[in-house]
Amino acid sequence: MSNKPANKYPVNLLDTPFPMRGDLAKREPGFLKQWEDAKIYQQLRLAAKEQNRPKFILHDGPPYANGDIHIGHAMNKILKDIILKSKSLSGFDTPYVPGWDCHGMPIEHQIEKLVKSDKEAIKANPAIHAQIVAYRKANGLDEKEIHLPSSFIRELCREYAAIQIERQKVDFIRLGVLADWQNPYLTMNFKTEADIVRTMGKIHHNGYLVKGQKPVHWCVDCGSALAEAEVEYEDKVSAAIDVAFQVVDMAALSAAFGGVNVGEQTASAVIWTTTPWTLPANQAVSVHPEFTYDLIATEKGLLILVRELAEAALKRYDIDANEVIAQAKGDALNGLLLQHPFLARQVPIICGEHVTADAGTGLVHTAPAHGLEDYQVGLKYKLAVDNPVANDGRYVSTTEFFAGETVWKANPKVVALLEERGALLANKKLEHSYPHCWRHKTPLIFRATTQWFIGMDKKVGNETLRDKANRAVDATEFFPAWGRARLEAMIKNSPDWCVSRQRTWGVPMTFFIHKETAELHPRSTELLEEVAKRIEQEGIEAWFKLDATELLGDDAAHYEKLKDTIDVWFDSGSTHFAVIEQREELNHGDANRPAADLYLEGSDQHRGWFQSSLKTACATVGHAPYKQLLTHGFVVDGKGMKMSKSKGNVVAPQQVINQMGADMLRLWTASTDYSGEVSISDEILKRTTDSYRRVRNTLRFLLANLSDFTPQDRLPVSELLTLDRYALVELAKFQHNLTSFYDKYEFHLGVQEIHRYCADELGAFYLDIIKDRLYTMAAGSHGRRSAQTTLWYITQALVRLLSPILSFTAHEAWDALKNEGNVFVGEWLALPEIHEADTLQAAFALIREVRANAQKDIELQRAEGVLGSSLQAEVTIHAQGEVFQALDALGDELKFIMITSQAHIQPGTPAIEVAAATAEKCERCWHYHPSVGTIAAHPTLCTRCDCNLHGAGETRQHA
RNA sequence: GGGUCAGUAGCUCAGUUGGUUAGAGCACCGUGUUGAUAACGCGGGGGUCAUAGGUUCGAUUCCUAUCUGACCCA
Repeated sequence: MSNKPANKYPVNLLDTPFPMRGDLAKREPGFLKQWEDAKIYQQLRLAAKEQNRPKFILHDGPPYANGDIHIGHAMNKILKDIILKSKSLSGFDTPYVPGWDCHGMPIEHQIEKLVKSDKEAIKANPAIHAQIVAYRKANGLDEKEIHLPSSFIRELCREYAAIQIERQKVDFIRLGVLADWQNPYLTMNFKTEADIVRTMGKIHHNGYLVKGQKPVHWCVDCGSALAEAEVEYEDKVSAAIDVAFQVVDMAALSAAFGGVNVGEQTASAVIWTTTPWTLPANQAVSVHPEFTYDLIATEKGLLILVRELAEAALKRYDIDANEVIAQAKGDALNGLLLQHPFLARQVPIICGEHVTADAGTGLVHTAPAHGLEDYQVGLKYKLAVDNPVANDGRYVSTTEFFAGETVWKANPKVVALLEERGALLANKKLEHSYPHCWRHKTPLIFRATTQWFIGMDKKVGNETLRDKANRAVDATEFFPAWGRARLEAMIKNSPDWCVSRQRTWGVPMTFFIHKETAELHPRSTELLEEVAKRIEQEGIEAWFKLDATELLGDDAAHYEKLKDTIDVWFDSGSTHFAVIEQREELNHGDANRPAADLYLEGSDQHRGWFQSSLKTACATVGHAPYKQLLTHGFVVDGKGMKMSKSKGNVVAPQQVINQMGADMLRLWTASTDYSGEVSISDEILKRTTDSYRRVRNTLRFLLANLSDFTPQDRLPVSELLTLDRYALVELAKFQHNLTSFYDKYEFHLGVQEIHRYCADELGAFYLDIIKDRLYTMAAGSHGRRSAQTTLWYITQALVRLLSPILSFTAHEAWDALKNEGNVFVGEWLALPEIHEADTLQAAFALIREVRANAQKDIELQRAEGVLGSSLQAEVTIHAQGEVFQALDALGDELKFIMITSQAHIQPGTPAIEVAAATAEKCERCWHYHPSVGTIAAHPTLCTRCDCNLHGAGETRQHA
C-alpha cells in the first residue's frame, strides 16, 4: 500500500487492486459493458426460473418519450433499481421491463412545429424535417404546405418517439439500472396498441363507457378538448362585468320577498362574470339556497344582491342613495323568471351549492355549455346544454348578434351590447388565475362537446366505478401512508373521465356509431376485437385506413367510424393489461390478485398514472393493478425551490454522472428521505462524496487484508477468537438491520446504517483492534486467520449488502475478492450461526463502554503532553460486578482491545488510571514492552514479535 | 382559494405511546499516528427542534394560526 522501503522486521502489509479513489466516471462504462456481455439480467431470470423463485413485479411507469431525462427521472429509475436488486438478493424473481409512453400531444406538437418550419425544432430534429421536405416534393406540394395527411404525421410521430426513446434509454442504462433494455414496452408497439384498444373494449363491454355532452377545457388553437394534465393556470386580465337581469313578474318578486310593495319601478337580479362571451349561452341565474339576499331600492331600479356583498357592489355601480326594502333567503327566489339581457329568452333563478359570497354579487350567471358547475347544476334543473360556440372558437351561424365572431373578439361587443340595453352596471378589469393551454400558452374556453366518458357514478350491478375504486384504494398498501388520503380524496372528487380526444397521434376509439342516432353499434365488442387483431398486425394505422364495409357489410351505410382518439393517460393506464398480463415473465398467473406488486412514481402521479391505472383496472377486472404504491417527492435545489431553467438551478443527471459517476447519484438517491421533496446541490453532492469515500476506504482495507486469504483458509466459527465471534454477531445485526430497511424501502436509514457500520463498528472498533493481529502475527497463524475469516464474512456480506445502492463499487469489490459470477446473482450471504450471541453482545456492550471512557482519559493525558499514541499508554481499570467479569474474562488480551501496551483489571470502585508506558517501544509491533532489549540478536524487538517471527508464534484466545 | 405533505446543528438524517443536559454521520476545530496516509484513530465546538399562541405539572413530540417550500386541484 505504500512505497516505503521494506522494514527490517517485516509485517504483513498487503496490497489490493481496489484503489482508494474510484475514478467512477471513467470506469463505470467498462463495468456496464461487463454486465452487458455477461447478460446479467438474462442470467438472473434464468437462475430465478431454475430456483422457482416467487415473483416480485415492480411495474415501470412509462416516462413520456420526449426530451432528455432530468434528475427526477434518474432518481425514479434508481429507486426502482435499488428495490429490485434488494428484492432479488432477498430471493425473489424480479423481472423489470422498462416502458415508454409514446402517443399524445407533446410529440404531435413537435412534429407540428417541424411542419410549420420552426427553426429550433428543425435544428433538434433535422432528419425528420428532411422527410417532410421530401414528402412535399414527392407529392408536388408547396414547400410551405402545412396540411399534410394524418397518416404521414403519425408516421413521423412514431419515428420521433423512437429517437427520443433511444436517447433516454442510453441515459437510463448508464445509471446502472438492470432491466430488459432490449425488450422494453412501448405504448406504440402494435401489440400494445391493440391491447389498449381491447382495454377500452372491455370497459365498454362492462358498461362504463358513456357518451355525453359536457363542457370541457377546449383549446381553440388545438381544436381539441384538453385533459386536466394539459391545462396550466396563469394570470390573465379579464373584463369583470356586473349585468342586470330584469325580473319578469313583479308580483312573483313581491311574493318572494315576503309581499313587500315593489312599486312601479323595474327590478333586476345582478350577476357578475369574467367571461362576457358566455352570456349568449346563459340558461339560468344561480343563488345559494342558504344565503340572505337584499332587495335594494336605487336610482337604477330595484336590485337583488347577496347581503354580504351588496355594499361593495353598489359602490362599484356608483350608487350612493339606496335602501334595503326587503330580504329573502336564496331558496325563496327559486324559480323566479328573469329576462335575458339581450336575447329573447326567459331564464329562471335556480339554487346551487356552488354559489359563494367571496366575490361578485352572490348571484351566478349559469351557462351549462360553458362551465362544469353550471353543467352539473343544470342537470338537476334540466337546463338545455345549448352551446353556440364551434370548434374554432367562433359562434355558430345561428347565434344572434355574434355569428362567426371569435369569443375573444366578442367579449367587448357583448359588453357594448349590454351597455346599449342598459343592463351593464359595472365594467372593471380583473387579474385572476385562468386556465391556459400547455402547448400554446393561450387561454382556454369551456365548451360543451360530444365526448366519451368512463362514468364514475354509473351503477353497474350494485356498484359504481367510484365504489370499486374506493375499495381498491382500501386494499392497497401505501408508502408513505399519506398516499392513501391523497388518492382517496382524488377518487372522491374525480369527475367522469373524458377519454376521447380530437387528435391525430393517438390510439383510436375503435367504435362504429350510427350516423343518425350516434349510438354505438350493437356488435361493438365483437367488431372491436376484429379491429384489435388488425392493429396487432399493422398498428393503429389499420383503423384509420379501414373501410367500414369490410367489417360491417351492408350496415356500413348506417354506421361510421368514430374519429376520436383516446386520452394518452388511458394508454399508460392500461399497461397492467397491455403489458403485465401479456408478458409471461411479468405475469403472476392469478387473475384475482393485483397484476403488480408495486407501482413507484412521483407524487404527481396520484392524479396521473396511479389514478388512471386504478380506474382502468377497476373497470376491467374490478380491483387495483398494484398491491403497494410507493411515491417519491420532486427534486428541488438546496434551498428547497423547484428547478427551472430561468432560475438556473437545474442539476442535470448527465453532468453529475460525467463528473462523479453514477454511483454518486445512486448514493445521493439512497441517502435522502424521498417521501418529501428531495434536495440536491453542490454541497449535498460533496457530502455524498465524503460518505462514499468512507465506505470505499473501508472496502479497500478489507480487501487488502484478505488478499492473501482464500475461502479454504477459513477457520470453523467455533475456533474463532472471542472478539471475532462478537464481530460476526455485529455483522449479523447489521445485515438484519439493513435488509429490513430495504424491505421497508427506507434506503436513507439504510445508508446511515451502512455508514455507522463502516465508521463506528469497523473503523473505530473492530478493524482498529485487529490490525495488531493482521500485521504482526505470522501470516498463517491461528490468530491472524481467525481475523481474516471474520473479515471474509464481513466483506462478502458487505459487498452484497452494498450492491443495490453502490452497484458499480460493489461489482468492483466483488472482482477484487476474486468471487465467481456476479454480485447481483444469488442472495444475501448466509452467515454462520454464533452460539451465545446474546452473551457476547452483553459482555462487549460493557467492555466498549469502559473502552470509550478509557479513550477519553487517554485523550486528557495526550492533551497534557504525557503521551502520544494510545499504545504509549498503560491503563488500570477498576471495576466490579458484571463489568469486572466481562473485562477479566479477556485476561491479558484486554490490552489489545484497549489498544494500549498494558491493561490491568482490578476489582473495586469503577475508575480508570492512565499512565505513560515506561518500557521501550518494540520497533515492529509498536507496543511498549519490558522485554524489548532482552533479546541479544534482536535488541529492538519484544519477545512477542520474536516469537511470531522466529518461533512458534503467540497464541491468542480473545482478541 | 381547496386537498396532501414537509420545515430538528453548515449538509444528510434519527428522535420509540409528550418526561431528566435533543442524538448520529459528514463538514468544521484541536490532536495523535504515519503499517487504510488526498487515509485512519481520539477529543471538541455547534441546535431558543420554522414562528406565535394554546392544552398539560411538563411539548421537538398533541391542537390552532401564521410564514416558507413541494406536489396536485380550482
